[in-house]
Amino acid sequence: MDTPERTQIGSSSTPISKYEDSPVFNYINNLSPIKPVKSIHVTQAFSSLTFSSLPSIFTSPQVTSIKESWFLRRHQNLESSKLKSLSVDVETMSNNEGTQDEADLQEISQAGISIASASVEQPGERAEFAIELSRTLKYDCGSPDCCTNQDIDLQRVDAIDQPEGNANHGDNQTGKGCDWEGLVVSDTPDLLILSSPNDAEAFRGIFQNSPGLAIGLGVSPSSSFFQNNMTNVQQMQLFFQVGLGKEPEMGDASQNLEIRNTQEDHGSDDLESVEIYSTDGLENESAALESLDKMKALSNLQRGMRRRCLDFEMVGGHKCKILCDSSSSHSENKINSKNLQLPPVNNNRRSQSSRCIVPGIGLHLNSLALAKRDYKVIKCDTLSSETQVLNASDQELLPQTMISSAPEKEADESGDILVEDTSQALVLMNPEELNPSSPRKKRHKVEHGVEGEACKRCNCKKSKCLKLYCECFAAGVYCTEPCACQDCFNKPIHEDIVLATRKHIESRNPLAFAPKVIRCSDTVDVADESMKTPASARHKRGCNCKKSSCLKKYCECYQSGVGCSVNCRCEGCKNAFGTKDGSILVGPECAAEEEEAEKSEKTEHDAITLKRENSRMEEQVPSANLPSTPSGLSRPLAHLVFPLSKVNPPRTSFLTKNGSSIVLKGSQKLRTDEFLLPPQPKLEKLLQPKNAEDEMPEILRGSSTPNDGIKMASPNCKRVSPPHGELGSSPSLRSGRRLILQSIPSFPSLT
DNA sequence: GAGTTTGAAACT
DNA sequence: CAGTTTCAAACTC
Repeated sequence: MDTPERTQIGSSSTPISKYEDSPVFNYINNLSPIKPVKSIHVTQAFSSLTFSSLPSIFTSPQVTSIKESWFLRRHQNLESSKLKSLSVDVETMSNNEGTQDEADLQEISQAGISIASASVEQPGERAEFAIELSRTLKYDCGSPDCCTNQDIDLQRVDAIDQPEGNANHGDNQTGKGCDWEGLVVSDTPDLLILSSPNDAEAFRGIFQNSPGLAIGLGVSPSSSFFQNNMTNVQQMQLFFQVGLGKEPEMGDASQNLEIRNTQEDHGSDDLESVEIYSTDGLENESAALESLDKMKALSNLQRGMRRRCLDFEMVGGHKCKILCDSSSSHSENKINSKNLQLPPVNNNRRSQSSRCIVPGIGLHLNSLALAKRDYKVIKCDTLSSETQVLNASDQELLPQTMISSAPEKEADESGDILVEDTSQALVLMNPEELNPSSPRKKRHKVEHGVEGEACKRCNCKKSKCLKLYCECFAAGVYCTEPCACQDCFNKPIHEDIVLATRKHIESRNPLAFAPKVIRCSDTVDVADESMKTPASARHKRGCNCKKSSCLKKYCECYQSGVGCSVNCRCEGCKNAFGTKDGSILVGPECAAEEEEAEKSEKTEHDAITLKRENSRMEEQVPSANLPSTPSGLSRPLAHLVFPLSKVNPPRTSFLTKNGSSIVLKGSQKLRTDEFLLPPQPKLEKLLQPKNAEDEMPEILRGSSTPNDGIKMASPNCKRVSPPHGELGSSPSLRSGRRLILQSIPSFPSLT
């Protein structure tokens, strides 16, 4: 009764009655999918501009609703022992994720009621919940992250829900132990469902709720620390490692701390959740920790861990989310705080009108970069053990991932399977990356960044990262750790300066921060010279190359994966993507393209077949535009991902998420994979079997331009078919391709 | 990793 | 608008 936990609760819960009438309850009762979006303001630190991005990502009704429903159901389960029905519901949900928006909404609407009832039913719980809510509100409940927090809170509530609510440790242990087991079992699906951008949350919740896990994992006893600092990604990594039987590395702890601090500054949701727990764990350290530890026996822990791993895997299936979606969520957790993205100046308007449409580029980019990093790490860990799997399943990997991302059957399965998925997903990455030391990798990294442009890293020394010389600045993102810039002002701390500078630059050139590459819309005259080049996209201003023959990345056109156009003043243009004089591809490429076309037709059949599978995804990505770039599959994906983003270059688009989409999840792997692949100059690598694949990234980038999305109807659409020589290419790539192909057909053409 | 090359960005 | 300078990425060794 006097357990620390209880005490804590009591102290904090003092105002319970108060909460009943408090706005919080009103809030709860009024919970609606929209609200989370509303709350977006959470990102106080982020400039309004940046803000726009968040909403799109986090506020997706699906995620929120799902989470809400999850909570409710779970809650009920505990109370009414309806686990089965719940699990069923969950499964259904997972299966219908794509199409469930409506259902979710309904659920959400109900969620408020459920929550309220729950609180009423269990005073103790209510108090806790109220506290949690208050906290959440405090930080900004409305934000998507808030939702995440709620999820966590819910978990906690569940824990508290135990018969005594606050009872003795012993009782709690027993009760919770059982509960946890049940929860774990039943939760798996939930977690899967939750795999929303904040998937990691689920894990976090685990960690938080079960410090024992951390301990068991060999994490320092200060589980609280671990929990607090553990970023989603890291957590994920941890799980992966665990699944692999490896010990988690906490080397990033310092970094995490840093992040945490930053987050505090920005009031990131993640931080919030962390804070909440930290409060419990740190402040009440001994009591809370002990109670928690007791609550979870090792057996339970292991089980839970395994479950989590599985869940994680499921998430991993969604892992894409982590990478892409996460751009908004978990990775952001890490990155966001640290790297506030510069808000594209133009974003403000869009942000609200269409969250999905124009997410904050910068933010996404940074997050993406982080995600990528993390991703790599994971990959390294898993690869060793999982590489084999890749080959075997590579082809099917994507489909599985996509399709199954939701299904929990797998979740039930052993963590092994999940691990495999994870590894597979990871495997998709470029092999070179495995080798951190290889110079090539280094370069790739940068290039990826390209893909990352999200991963942009600058090395500015004199520009203070306040000029377009700085890639980060030009991309509308804040410089991040990886940057080697000196005297950098492109940081959240100097937001004012950055914004002012941006405005100044824009005053001179309103399009300075606009995407450099724009897709030639169908609306445009095909006859237009710019259209002559193979790639439908064009560099806005064109290049001015004189010595590189537009065959090196010095050339912005080439770098963007687009052909030179009339706008170019280049000399001796030999741009592999198309010369300004109209000649399209250089020899090898032409052949490749033709092959691609052939295969595309061939693959279309497959695509149709797979279409069903993808249908779900499609539904979820209604707004996604199918890109129709000649370049290949990759483009389409890119389009889908960021069709709307217009402010930033392709990279940004990658980051952009239309919202949630499970579809994205499925494709995410692919995308990720491609992203990871270093862009390579076609000419240089045409002969290589992977050539096409390698191109993909570049193409994507180029095509990814905001405008691209619009172009669905272009003749090139047919080309969407899978890349030609792909078959010979690495399996992982292949898989990626397939995925693309599948997805392509499914998406409705915009035009 | 240092130095060179290159072309965009910025300046005049 | 053209010419020049500055700058940082891309590239080479």
